[in-house]
Amino acid sequence: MTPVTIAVVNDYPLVVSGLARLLAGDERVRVVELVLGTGPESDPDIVLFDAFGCLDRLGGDIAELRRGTPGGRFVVYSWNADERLVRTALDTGADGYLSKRVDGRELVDALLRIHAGETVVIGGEVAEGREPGDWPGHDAGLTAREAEVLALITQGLTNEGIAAQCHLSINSVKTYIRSAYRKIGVERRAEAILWGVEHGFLQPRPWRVPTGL
Amino acid sequence: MTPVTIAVVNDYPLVVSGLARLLAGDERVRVVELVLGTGPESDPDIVLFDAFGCLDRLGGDIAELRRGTPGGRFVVYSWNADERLVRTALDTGADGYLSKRVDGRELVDALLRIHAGETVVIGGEVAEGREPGDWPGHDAGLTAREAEVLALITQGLTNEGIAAQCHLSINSVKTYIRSAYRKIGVERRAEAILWGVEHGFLQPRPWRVPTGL
DNA sequence: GCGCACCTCACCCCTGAGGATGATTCCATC
DNA sequence: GATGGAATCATCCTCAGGGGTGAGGTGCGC
Repeated sequence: MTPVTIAVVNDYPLVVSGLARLLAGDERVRVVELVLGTGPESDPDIVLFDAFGCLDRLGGDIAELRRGTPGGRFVVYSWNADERLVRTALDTGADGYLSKRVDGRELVDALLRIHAGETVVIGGEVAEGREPGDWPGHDAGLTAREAEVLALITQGLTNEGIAAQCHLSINSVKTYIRSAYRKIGVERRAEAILWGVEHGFLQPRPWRVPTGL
Repeated sequence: MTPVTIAVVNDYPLVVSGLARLLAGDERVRVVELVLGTGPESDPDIVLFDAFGCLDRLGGDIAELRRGTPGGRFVVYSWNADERLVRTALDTGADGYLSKRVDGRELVDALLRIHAGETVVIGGEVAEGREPGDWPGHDAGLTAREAEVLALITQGLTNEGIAAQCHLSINSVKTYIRSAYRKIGVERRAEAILWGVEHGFLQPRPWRVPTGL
């Protein structure tokens, strides 16, 4: 029997390596790395994503990848398994949600069940306190929407881009931005971006083309 | 030569495995896992901690562990390399701060330097001494003025602020900005800031406390 | 029921940011 | 001494970004 191929998308080497090692002993699964936008992809059975708290982009990404990998299953794989994030992820087309806290046997089991067609959520409850189920910026009093919009600002999108990405009117986007600015104590987009950078809103982004050079 | 022993304290299997695998090819280092409060510990050379954002307990933990491992080096190993966290960690007794985003060679290098007695911070924005004629962005074809203006943009200043800071007319500032944008291949200030962040233009600076709440 | 927080959107208004273009003065280099 | 890059500034124009305000809808808790 050929192993189930698990692809990790756009995540850090530490995570990719860790997953590979956690699954290394089991011949039923096999881990590959996947970087968006780098030409012809392999054809994995399961694609693991970390949306890093920004789930709106996720829907689009999944839709796009699904075109290339029709039979694939798309699963959010994140440190943050906040209930609302889980729900949003499933609503936007994810086939499952796995916490990065999940260990070997349970993880393999979940992956196999996902491959079999189940929708699996593991890690939905916060088990042990540390790093509670917060989206980034939650402790600054940001609502999920505000954090989301801030995350997109931190990624360099324009208001219009954010509106398109989130399926919102540009006026709503502005409203969230203003309200977020007030909460994090900034006045300009530039400051908001720096705040985002310093608070972990910045995704690892191998898909961003380094210009020039 | 015996390898430098790296202990990961109380972290998730994904992280421990990932680190072990990232360092697996190098005989100069060796990874072990460490769980606090489980009897006699091994005697690692370097202890990696994730305080998960709550640094208040870190000082105590380090002090306690240091009693058991007198020669050991204690390093915070975290996803979040926020400046303030870095500074607090160093102030409370950490010997270094490593971002979990850091990859293989850089990571090994950092660990060896830490073992040699250096205090190493990687992943936070640390300004290191630069040679004259080696301003950041020089290799992208930026002139010194353009780089200077970009650096100030990256720090969140407005055009007017930059003009004041550099004793320039606001029109000159705009000219440099446009020219710099063309060279680094961006169109918006937001993108320029991200470019700056990714190219080391960000200077450490105290951040304002969010108002209200 | 009432209040409250959040999500959503609209309208107005103003300023900052950015593009295009051109001028001047240096200074190095060919 | 001509060419070219850089630094410096100006003028004109456009629009994205941001503030203020109000308002309808939902869902939750008291």
